Amino acid sequence: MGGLKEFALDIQDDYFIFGGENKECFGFDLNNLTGTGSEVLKLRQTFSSLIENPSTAKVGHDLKLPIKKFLKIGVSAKGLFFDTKIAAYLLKPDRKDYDLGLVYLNQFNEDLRPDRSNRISAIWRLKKVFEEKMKAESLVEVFETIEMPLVSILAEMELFGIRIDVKMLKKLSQSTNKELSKLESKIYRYAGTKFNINSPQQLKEIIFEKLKMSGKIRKTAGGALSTAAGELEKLSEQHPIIDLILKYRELQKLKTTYIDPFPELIDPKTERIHTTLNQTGTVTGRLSSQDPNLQNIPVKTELGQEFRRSFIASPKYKLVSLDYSQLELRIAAHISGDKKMTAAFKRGEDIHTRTAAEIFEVDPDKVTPSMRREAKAMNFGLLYGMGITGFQRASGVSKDRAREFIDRYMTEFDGVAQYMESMRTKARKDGYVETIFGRKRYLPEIRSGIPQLMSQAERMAINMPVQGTEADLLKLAMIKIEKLINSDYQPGDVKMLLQIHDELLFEIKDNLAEKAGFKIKNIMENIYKLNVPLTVDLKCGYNWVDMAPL
DNA sequence: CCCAGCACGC
DNA sequence: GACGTACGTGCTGGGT
Repeated sequence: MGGLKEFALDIQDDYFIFGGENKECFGFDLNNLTGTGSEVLKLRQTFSSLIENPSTAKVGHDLKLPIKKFLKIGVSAKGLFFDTKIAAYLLKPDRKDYDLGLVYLNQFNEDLRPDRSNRISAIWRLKKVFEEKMKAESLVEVFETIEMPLVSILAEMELFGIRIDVKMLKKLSQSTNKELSKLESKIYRYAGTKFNINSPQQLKEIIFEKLKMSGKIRKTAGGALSTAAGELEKLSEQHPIIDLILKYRELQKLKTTYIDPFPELIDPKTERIHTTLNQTGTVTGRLSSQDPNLQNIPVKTELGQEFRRSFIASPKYKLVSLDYSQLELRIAAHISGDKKMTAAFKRGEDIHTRTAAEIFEVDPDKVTPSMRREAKAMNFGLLYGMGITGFQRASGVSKDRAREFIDRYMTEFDGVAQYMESMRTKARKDGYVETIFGRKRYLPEIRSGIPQLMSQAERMAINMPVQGTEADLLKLAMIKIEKLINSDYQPGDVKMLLQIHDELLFEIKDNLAEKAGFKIKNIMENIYKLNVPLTVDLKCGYNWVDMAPL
């Protein structure tokens, strides 16, 4: 079996199977490789020389799974060449599910029979078709230079995990419980009755019927009065119960989503939290994280920060965080070629202040905090294809003012306005939009003739090239950083832990942290030459909150 | 089991 | 007249 130049592999449970195209399949249980007998060692030697040989190409559907299994027994797969799951994703990134059976059914309109040799032949069959399709759609570069090299990096990140201070979490759980029951009884007292605060239905009855509060409150999709935080805030002057409810919600969220589940999720063998990073989970090219989601760990509120503090470095290590400053807006400036926005970034200005200065026609030093806040809302709105109503809601200004503000913005930043229009036009004409590296998103609804679906598709057309290019850049940076780690450092001295869309988190030997941090920063800032500079904030500390700039 | 409503991140 | 700011994951409640 050592002579194979290319083979497909598939793994279910611990049973591993591989086979060349048109050749018969071999399979065995991975647990047979972990003993110490001479037969086992021999088999293991043959196995690892095949898996670790970079010139033997591996084909598979979801290669991250077998790579993780191999890493667990000390075998580091090399020569990862074609993952049909990722190919399927690049060709059509809006599917919910990329299971082999579903992808196969979708492609060939045939059910995939579940036996193992059928899976292997299905992988080969898909590979042939996807290879041609990716060539035809110019997706080969994204596939080969961005997605495939990332697979084993994600496998390592998942396996390595991140350290958590359990004792701290247990304490935090207790204090949060106490606080919650206090809030609970106060809320019942104000309401004059016990009810389920977690039920929006019961809550709205208490607020709008029993306590008879009123105001300009948004309706939910189902037609009921909304109890979302933004709506309740409008009522906070009317009754002291509102603030208590908002606080209760915050604590309940933190407790049930983060504080209580996390201790259970710690792997007793590694004493660390291991997420799953999904490479085919978003339509824009971003990664997603689940079980648990480590990309939405709280950061804003005090209790959120308290929770985040429980993410800690191993002994003799430091956490090093690097995040891009205003990456999406910089990408928007680059793609649109907008003169004023590009110039502002080139001069190193605070972009929101500059935006305010342009719109209100004042000097930057005359921009007030509220002017800056509105300009910031506008800049964010731009990235999301926001309209007048959306901006009105985000900024809190009147409708006329919102309209005028947006008009001014589009006049001043006319490159941005042209970009937005050109993406709408392209999506209508070509049926898709793309990132600067050619990652695509199809938007068939833009031609549907149904106004709501068309506007929604237009917003997606405006956002995807920016968000998707950001995802591409982060992935490229991760790949280049991993190369640095493997060439310049001892195994285990520098470990990539997480990617949170515009941020990378590492765990680095404390005596190396500063130097390695600057090297990584340098890679990130120079990962790709745009018309604007990219800047990265570098911070370092023993937990994920108390970090000092380097 | 699924959906609605809500809330956390970027 | 209301609506409609991109991309995710995950919780609880409430109905099937």
